[in-house]
Amino acid sequence: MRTSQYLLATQKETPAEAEVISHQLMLRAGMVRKLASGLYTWLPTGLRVLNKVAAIVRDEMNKAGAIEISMPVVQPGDLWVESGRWDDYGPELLRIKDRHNRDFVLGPTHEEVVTSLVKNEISSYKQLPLNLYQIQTKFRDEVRPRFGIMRSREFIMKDAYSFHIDAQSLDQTYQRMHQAYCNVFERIGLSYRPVIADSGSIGGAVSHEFHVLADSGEDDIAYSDASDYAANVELAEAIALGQVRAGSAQLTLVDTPGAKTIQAIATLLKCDVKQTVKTLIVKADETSEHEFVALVLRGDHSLNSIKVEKLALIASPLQMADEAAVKAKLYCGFGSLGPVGLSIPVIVDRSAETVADFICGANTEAQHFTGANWQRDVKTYVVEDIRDVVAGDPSPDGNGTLAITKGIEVGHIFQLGDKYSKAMNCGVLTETGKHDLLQMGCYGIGVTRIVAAAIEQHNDKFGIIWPQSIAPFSVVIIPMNMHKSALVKEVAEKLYKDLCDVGVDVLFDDRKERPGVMFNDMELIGIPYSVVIGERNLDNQQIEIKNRKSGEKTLLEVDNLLEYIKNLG
RNA sequence: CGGUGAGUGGCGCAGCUUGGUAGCGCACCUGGUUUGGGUCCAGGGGGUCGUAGGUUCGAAUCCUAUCUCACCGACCA
Repeated sequence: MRTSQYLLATQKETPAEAEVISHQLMLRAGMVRKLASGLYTWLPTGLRVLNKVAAIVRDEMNKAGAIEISMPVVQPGDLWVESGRWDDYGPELLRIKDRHNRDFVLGPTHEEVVTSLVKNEISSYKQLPLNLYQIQTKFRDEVRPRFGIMRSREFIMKDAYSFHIDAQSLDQTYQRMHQAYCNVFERIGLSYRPVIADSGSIGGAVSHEFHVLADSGEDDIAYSDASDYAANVELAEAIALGQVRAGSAQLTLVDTPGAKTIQAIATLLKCDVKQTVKTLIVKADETSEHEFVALVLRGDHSLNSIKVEKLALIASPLQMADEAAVKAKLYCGFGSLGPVGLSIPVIVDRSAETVADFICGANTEAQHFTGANWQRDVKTYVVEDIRDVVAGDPSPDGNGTLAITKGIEVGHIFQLGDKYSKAMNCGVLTETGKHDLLQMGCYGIGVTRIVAAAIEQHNDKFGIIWPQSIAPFSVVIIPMNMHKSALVKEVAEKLYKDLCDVGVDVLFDDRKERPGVMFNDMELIGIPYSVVIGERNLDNQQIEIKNRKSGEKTLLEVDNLLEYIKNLG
């Protein structure tokens, strides 16, 4: 491709709206343009990258035994009513009507369509397992699209759906897809981590997310420094810090005027915050005889709302009690609450239970207890895991300690079980001739999001640094002063033709621009190698090739160049 | 949905308080100059000032309504 016949579309200035680096660079490098909130046009350079990512994903899917299909973007609303998601999915599901006033949706995902397909096409266990996938545009009407391509409303996703006669078969395919996902991210050249993801709401189901590690990620990932354990902080298990032990101190009431926060108490009583516990009051579940439940955490820990919501006693979604209601019920405000002598159910975090002789509110304004102990001073309570893990916690698998990093979710795999096959009655005849519902798995990769995530991970002050695997071009020819030098032009043209002939993705910058302009544009776009052709080196029969990532320049004989480029990674 | 801020040429912005012929930088076009890291000079084209209504002799500027966008939060995966 010649730049003179291409839509390069680079920009010097960053549009004001671009917040994250990938968004800024994608706009400046001429990869995408915004059409409306969360909607982007992909320009030639961006599309080249997108297509390369898609090709790798497709290849790994095929290798893993998945079969490609293509389903409609527009789906009948009836299917969503059937699965129950017409009501459950909420406003993120964009609903439209056709000319006959029938309901349709723009597909945010395709469980309904694919289940409907398989229900009609598959009738025998002999046809299983089956794994179908597509690479296709999805639409989710996000409340707040942001970070450019990272969280847009329209995006491209690879979604696969597998169908099985039993859980064992599902698990086999699940493991195969897990491996295929690892292969994809390794081939692209991203630093990533598979993490344990939410599995609670569908009961017994298994789920993993794949995260590209980057500081701008929206998720916190906890991982072990000594094993493969990694989980989203939302659900990483927090194990007890130390043993439960009996204390020796006397339960003592102390005055703590004005001290309403844990920090203030610790300062006032000159103790470690780890010696305190804090008590939070939340709404109880409707089925409970109580209105409120008390949650007790060690002073320095924070509540994990996802874990708490899963407890039967607690209302879901989680609702914190308001202070006026707490005062009416318990006769004191937030700052002086404690588990001793409380008239509502008490749930204690595992690590809070290990604190002996602790300090807590006395349920009287401006007073606290010191030397409090479980069992002795608080008779009835339940111990649960209700806090967020923090860096330095022991890993739940018993190996090493946890560290926390930011991640961008680029893949999510899930053992669905029979959720959809049951709702839509999708089954087959088994070996014994009886009708059985299918077990399903679903597996998503955000193809467009990978492009943005790759940039978040690979950039410098000059622009993007593409891994060779997904670079829009493998190499760019930058001629110096070609419009004056017949020799430069001749060498550049010949090299361009030779590279095209051997199938290298080459860009030839034949614009009548100053060298600096060309260098800057090509570094911004992030092409892995630049071949600089100038009279200065041609006089010695040499050509310079520069590595975008390392900045390293190599001088080569003109005659050896073609071979050298063909052998580049 | 709540809070905050912004809509002026393709992009980045000034002008608005105090109403009076719409400006700057980048980009673009022409000519010259320069040519191994975003040259310099001269000339030029392009804007219903988000939209609608109002006040006024006169509105980018004041008033009202409305739309859009961004950021923070909530929500979602």
